[in-house]
Amino acid sequence: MTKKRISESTIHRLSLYLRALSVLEKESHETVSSKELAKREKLTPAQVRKDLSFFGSFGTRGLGYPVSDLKKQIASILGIDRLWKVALFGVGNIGSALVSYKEFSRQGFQIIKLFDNDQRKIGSNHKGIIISDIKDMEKELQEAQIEIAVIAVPATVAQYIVDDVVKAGIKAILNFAPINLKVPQDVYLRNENMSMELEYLSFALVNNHSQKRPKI
Amino acid sequence: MTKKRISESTIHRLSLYLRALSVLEKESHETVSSKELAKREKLTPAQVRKDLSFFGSFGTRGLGYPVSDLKKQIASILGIDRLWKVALFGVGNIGSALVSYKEFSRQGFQIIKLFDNDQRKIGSNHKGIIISDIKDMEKELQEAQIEIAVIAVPATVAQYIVDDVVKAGIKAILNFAPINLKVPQDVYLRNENMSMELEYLSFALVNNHSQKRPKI
DNA sequence: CGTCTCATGTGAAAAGGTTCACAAAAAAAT
DNA sequence: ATTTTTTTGTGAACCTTTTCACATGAGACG
Ligand SMILES: NC(=O)c1ccc[n+]([C@@H]2O[C@H](COP(=O)([O-])OP(=O)(O)OC[C@H]3O[C@@H](n4cnc5c(N)ncnc54)[C@H](O)[C@@H]3O)[C@@H](O)[C@H]2O)c1
Ligand SMILES: NC(=O)c1ccc[n+]([C@@H]2O[C@H](COP(=O)([O-])OP(=O)(O)OC[C@H]3O[C@@H](n4cnc5c(N)ncnc54)[C@H](O)[C@@H]3O)[C@@H](O)[C@H]2O)c1
Repeated sequence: MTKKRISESTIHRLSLYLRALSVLEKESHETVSSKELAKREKLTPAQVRKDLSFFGSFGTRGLGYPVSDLKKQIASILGIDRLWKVALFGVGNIGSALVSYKEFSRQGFQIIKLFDNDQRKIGSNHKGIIISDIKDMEKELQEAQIEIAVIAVPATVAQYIVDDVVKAGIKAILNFAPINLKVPQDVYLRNENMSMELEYLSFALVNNHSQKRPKI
Repeated sequence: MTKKRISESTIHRLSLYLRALSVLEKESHETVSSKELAKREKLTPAQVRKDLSFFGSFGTRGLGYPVSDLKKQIASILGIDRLWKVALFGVGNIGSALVSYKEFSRQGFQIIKLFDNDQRKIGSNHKGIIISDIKDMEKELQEAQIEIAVIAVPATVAQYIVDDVVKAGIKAILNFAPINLKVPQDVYLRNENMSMELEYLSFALVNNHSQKRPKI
């Protein structure tokens, strides 16, 4: 059996399905159709069914998908049926916001290490976590068994930090700095670029850009 | 002349070109080839040329693209050769971080209005801007001629705020709340979903997901 | 129990996006 | 002045993703 490559879009939509299923569960729905699920996330029913079909058969014909069970299944596919240990680099404006955000740990992403190079911040307690000196990164990352790094330092230093993070053995990085980071092939890197979305809005406004959305 | 629809990916890549061109300009490069531009943003030369060709011919054969000129052209295409007036809703963790971020205004996005419903925050000065009562939204949005709204309120109230924002005539919204907002066809909506990227990393880690060239 | 309705799962078709490959044009070299 | 080199711009080919459409299976109902 060949492991077919799953598209980035499909994976992102799994996150959306998960979100919708959480709401459906709170609303005490036992089952949900691909039609309803699609409607809740502005997608098409065919898209929902196709996405899920890559991973198995979770539904019942004539009935739909069992809400709680599908939610568990998708969580398992995404690998969030467990805890992930996350370290944050740069406890500044955006870094502080991320640490305060409880939703992440609720989803299994636990920020348990904070690093900075500002002497005024190092050693201080931030939301129950002592901020570590970036110099001790390698040792502390390994001791704490960190698996994911979040980069929230200025763009000018981001590459240096990432080089060290990679050296310390981290294989997954979420980057907020507006710079194209170089990482080895076996390190997963995702970028969060807010300017890009503002620029998209700007483009859409000045060009009357036709919206692409599923017609339902 | 038929206006061909430009893909979302192309628009996002324009942002990347712009970023690379800014660096090239700082490095005093007069011209740049599609090859070099591609390398700097982990894309292919053909992709760069194809993207630009949708908007015109900006290069010289045998020489490449003039850095400063191309930068101006792309800024104009994206509509950021001007100032955009932005209002922010919800001056909490993430909202505060966004207001403090100087890069936005450097790119032409000026956050000039802040709204909240917390009486302790209303009336106080935050980074030189007085926080307004959300109740006065409609009047204040129109007086300040706001064109873009950034939503940084809890997900539970985001839809209500957005409904009012739309009523006030805003046509572009950047949303940070993890919820699928309903807006009319003629309103541009972009979502910033950080959990999605963490979940992508989680998926990649547990599935040894083969890396494809980063699309964005 | 048979029929009816509903909704999944999935090949096939269609649409959309990316890469190829090359003619054309400009610059550089001889 | 001519040849060689470089690099753009772009149709065509290729590949990926989305949508279609329908057979199939499960529950509902008389
Ligand atoms: N603030 C935002 O809303 C926002 C939005 C988009 C992107 N970003 C990006 O996120 C990053 C952080 O932005 P910010 O606004 O939080 O900046 P900030 O200056 O508030 O925070 C940066 C933090 O990194 C620390 N730091 C600096 N150099 C360091 C080093 N060598 N090692 C360890 N720590 C170091 C600083 O001490 C500071 O605490 C930047 O790359 C920025 O472009 C921020
Ligand atoms: N903090 C993060 O790192 C982060 C990350 C991703 C997404 N988000 C999302 O961003 C949004 C804000 O998150 P946060 O962490 O900044 O929360 P927060 O509670 O710190 O801030 C929310 C702000 O909105 C204000 N508010 C609440 N109800 C309002 C109303 N009806 N009208 C106007 N203002 C109102 C509050 O007074 C507060 O100032 C949430 O939807 C959250 O899910 C946050």
